[in-house]
Amino acid sequence: MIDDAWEPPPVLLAVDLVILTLRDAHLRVLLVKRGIDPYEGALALPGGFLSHAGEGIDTAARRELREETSLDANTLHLEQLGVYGTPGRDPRGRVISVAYLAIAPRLPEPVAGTDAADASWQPADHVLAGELNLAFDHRQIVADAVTRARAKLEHSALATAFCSQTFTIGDLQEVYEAVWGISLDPRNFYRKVQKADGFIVPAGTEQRTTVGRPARLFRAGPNAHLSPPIVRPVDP
Amino acid sequence: MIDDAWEPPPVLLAVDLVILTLRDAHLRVLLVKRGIDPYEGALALPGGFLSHAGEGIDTAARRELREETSLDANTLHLEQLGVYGTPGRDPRGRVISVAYLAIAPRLPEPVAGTDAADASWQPADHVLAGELNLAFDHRQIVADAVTRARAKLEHSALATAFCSQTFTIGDLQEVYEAVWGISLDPRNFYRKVQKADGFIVPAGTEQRTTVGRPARLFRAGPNAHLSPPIVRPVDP
DNA sequence: GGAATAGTGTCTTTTAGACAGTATTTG
DNA sequence: CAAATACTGTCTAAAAGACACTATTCC
Repeated sequence: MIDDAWEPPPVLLAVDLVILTLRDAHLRVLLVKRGIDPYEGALALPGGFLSHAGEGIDTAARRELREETSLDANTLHLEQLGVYGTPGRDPRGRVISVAYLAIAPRLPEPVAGTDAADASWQPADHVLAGELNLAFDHRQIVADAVTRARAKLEHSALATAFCSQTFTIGDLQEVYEAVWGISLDPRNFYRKVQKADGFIVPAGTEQRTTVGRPARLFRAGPNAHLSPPIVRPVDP
Repeated sequence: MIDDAWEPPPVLLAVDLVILTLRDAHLRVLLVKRGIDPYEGALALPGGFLSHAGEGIDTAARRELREETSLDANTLHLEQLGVYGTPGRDPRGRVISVAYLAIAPRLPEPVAGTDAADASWQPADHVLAGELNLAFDHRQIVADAVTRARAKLEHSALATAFCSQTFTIGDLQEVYEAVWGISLDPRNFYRKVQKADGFIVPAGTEQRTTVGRPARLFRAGPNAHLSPPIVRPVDP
């Protein structure tokens, strides 16, 4: 409860982006090399402070996404991941960071970045295993993002966000296999995906490919929720 | 990216709590009648501003929970729900609110509140249907909380948080039925719950009851993740 | 015994998983 | 035709759902 004389303490609000994509069959996350003081030179998630007091948080996330990746933020999947605000996480003062999870489709070869020349797609595994040292609490944020993505593949159409606008069922399977880190039976996967109502819809024509029978093309269907779900196999 | 001369704009950070419980077989949420100006007199979620600049957000949530419900915050389920920061949501200025979802077990009769005399358990349905007018964007926050709770019943042991430390399988079923708003076959539910590995463990003795055979007692098991899950039936 | 609630067994229909087999392409 | 990839069919075992039945209590 608020007392008349008392004033709440202001904080600084930052936005951090976990941008995941698939590259050579591995789940990768976009990291930038920090150019300014706290953790200068270390790898970190792209992000930044609110540009002005009237900027919406989602707007700020989209702006950062555009600035860092030069991707059209409107076509990408972007969802809020959580708030990270442990006191002391940023030496500059009380900084609260709102983390976002973004999923990018397979991208043209290089890392595109307008203001961050040294951005790179690092394997998510390496980050989780602690082989790469990240600034702040960014390793934890990436871990939470990967956990979220893995879980959402089961019950949502998130996997289509990793693909181009049209894709084959084989492409989709690659997504599941890379994100879950397992391999799946292509024949059973094929039927499972088709059975999930409104998950994918045929995109007319077929595709020219390198060798073998050309695959049908699909695009994301109307339903974001999968029923029945694509269940992740259990370990033992 | 940050320019040397530029200073990020400060914001005010608030914490809001969606405290859910079961009362007479209905999902209810704790609301307080606001005593101060923005939306004075309207129903709102319990919450408040960060008490001082060094207070952790989770700590603030626990403090508010203790202040509002006089429940031991350490025994309750409490998880972060999301950030709500649309510019203009609070007429006092740029207020960012971190919403938390708390689950309270069946409580002793009245609403306990230390500083909020007019707190009440309102049916979640009424809030979702818009029959009750809530301050700020609190209706949306409650809606997101209920959605989260409904989803988590399937794959997590969240249902046990609605029960006392020991409970019967019938109690558990009541939780699922109230939160999902459906009815389930008790016999199939019984086996499903038992089959979920580490969900519930027997709590030794049996229970004295009003009429009928006394039920076995259980307590929450070691596993927070249910496999196999308790799947929510589909509508058609 | 009757009513009420708890718990078990069993049958049927669906679904998951393994995997053989067919189809369509390139070289 | 061989190699490669896409897709289909089928068999079997497990799971979900419906529901009859048994068990234990209070009155």
